[in-house]
Amino acid sequence: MPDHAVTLRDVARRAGVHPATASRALNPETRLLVSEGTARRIAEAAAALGYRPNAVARSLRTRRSHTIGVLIPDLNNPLFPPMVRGLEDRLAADGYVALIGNTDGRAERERQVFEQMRARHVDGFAVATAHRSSPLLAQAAAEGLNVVLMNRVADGTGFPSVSPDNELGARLAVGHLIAAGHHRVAHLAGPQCLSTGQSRYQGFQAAMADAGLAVPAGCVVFARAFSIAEGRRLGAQLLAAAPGLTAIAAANDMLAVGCYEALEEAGLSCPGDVSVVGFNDMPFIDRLRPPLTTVAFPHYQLGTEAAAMLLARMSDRLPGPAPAVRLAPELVVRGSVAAPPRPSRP
Amino acid sequence: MPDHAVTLRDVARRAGVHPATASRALNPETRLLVSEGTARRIAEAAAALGYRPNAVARSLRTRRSHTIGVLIPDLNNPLFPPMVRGLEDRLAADGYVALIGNTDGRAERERQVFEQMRARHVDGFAVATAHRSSPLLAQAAAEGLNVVLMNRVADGTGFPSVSPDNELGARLAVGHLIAAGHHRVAHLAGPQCLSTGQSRYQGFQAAMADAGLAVPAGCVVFARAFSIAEGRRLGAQLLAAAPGLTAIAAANDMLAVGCYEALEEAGLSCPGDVSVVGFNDMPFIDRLRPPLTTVAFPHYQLGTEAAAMLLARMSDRLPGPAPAVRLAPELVVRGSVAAPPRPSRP
DNA sequence: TTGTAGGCGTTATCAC
DNA sequence: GTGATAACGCCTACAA
Repeated sequence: MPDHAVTLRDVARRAGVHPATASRALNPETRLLVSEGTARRIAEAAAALGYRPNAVARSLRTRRSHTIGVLIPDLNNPLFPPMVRGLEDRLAADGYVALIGNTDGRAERERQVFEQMRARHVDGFAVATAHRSSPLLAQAAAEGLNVVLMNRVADGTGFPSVSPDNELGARLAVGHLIAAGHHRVAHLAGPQCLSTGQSRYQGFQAAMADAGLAVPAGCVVFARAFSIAEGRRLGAQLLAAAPGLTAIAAANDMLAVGCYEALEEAGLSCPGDVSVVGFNDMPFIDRLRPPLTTVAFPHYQLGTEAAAMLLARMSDRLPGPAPAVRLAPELVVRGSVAAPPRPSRP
Repeated sequence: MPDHAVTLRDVARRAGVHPATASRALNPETRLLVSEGTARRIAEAAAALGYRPNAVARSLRTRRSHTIGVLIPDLNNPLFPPMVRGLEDRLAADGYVALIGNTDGRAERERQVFEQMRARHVDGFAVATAHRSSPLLAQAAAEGLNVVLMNRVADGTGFPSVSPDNELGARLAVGHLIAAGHHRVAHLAGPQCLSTGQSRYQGFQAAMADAGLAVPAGCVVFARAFSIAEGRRLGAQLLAAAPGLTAIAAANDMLAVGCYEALEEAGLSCPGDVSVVGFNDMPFIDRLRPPLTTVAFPHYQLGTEAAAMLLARMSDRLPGPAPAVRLAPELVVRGSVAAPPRPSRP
């Protein structure tokens, strides 16, 4: 890779000025410090030589890399591409770029990726892999790093966050099931070490309690991960252990897709035999059979908001307590919910 | 963001040695140059102080950023996440990280992102946005940049590439339609300015010719982009302009999904009335209604191969002509192809 | 085996 | 308004 090799010194020489002056003229922040005429001469020289500022040298001097580390579980989960694009688009508007790190939900990978990013001197982090209790984030907080939490929140780190209102979303979903006539509703819960898993579980319980419905033993199972495989495994378990069950509220769309598989395997139809709702409204979920009824929130916007918050935090200092932005969830009714097969008895 | 502030000088001081020696001891490449004992002392000092090498300073000095620029059309297209992960995983093994840039298929965005990446002194590029004729890539070639092409290839740039065998893949897909009894097969072609669009079109023509089948006017339409919207628009156009058509070979899965929409809108069923095949076997396409019969190739592996090639090119120099790796396509038979509704007449 | 010195390209802080 | 100078943290001839 041939280095373009034309440096500020070359530009300065051609324009007959000192490198420092060239630097001032070419830097938007300081352009005002140099006279109109020389500034133009310098700009012309730069253009003629094809000058390209060396971002690395600038970073070394200014101690800002204009780089953000992004931690996500897995880019292959359709939930994340829109979030990441929102983040990147907003960051790009301020001249920042994102370094994406996939952790696959493994703490050791997360630490590794995090260290790698610190070594590269990222100016801040956008973290979508937070566990409710996270030593890594605690350390980051102690060291005063710039962090914004996306989608998930963590206890007591004091970091700003952007996430959907998970409890409300879950209430919406479960309420919809109940309104359709379901009494025996199961919950395929997410990992309780994740705020999303916990809040949605709370939303489920609250909705059931509000309706005066019991939650029999065996009607709540906890996934070890938000994955299709876990959804399938626990969906099957639910079907086996909770007879009479007519609806499943899955803690996210991946788990719901797993339920689809379990239902099909058991020879049951959705929504004919069992209704299913999900959470996230991830891309393409509307094209499954049946189209999944789920809870939506604006993924792209979650990314842009997170980026904006991080940027604000890094520049303005944005003092005061860290904001915890909650995006409004919205129930999207599609084809995976119907009335229970037979009217259930009171 | 508090700079960790512990530098090589600090480590050296604590170990009672000169910074240069500390540098040598801590750098895997040169560790052998320093005696066992001092090396250990230095390592201990580094650990005790929590030393973290400054990648920026190192980059400035060594003129290698250990960073790769990745150009893709859009992360939201499910084809790309696995490719990007393959790329990142392979790059990470060699200590490189990827900077992802989305171009949305716009040349001006592509140039902008490209320049942005050059300013950050990336060591190489992995490009999945290539047009068959690309001034940008021509320039990159002229300047001797390190580039590897992914998925798409470009004419006469001399860059190495990894892509599926598109012509063969298209032949497989169209052959499958013909074997199912279809005579009037339409092609929803991709943009001919992209190698994927062109090669798949050629594969379609070859398969039809081999079977001695005519391709009536109106039975081939060209999309302006590989998008669902274009698939829908042109799918509808095909249905209107080519009566008697019983099958559509779409140039990729996104276009095929658009066809599904057009079919549904026209009150036609797939595969009952019209069969459809796609190309790419992108994630989740097996869960649509009906599950799409399509052409698969290993997306993740495409990413790892591209990364490996780029890495080799950047280090070993890997002389000789640029390799053009073609990944074997494989027909995946699912539910979107059936025999034509009525036996067509010869 | 270890120390010395200089510089990667830029910007911040002084002078003038 | 512009020039001089030093330093950001690291690496690498070269010297010892």
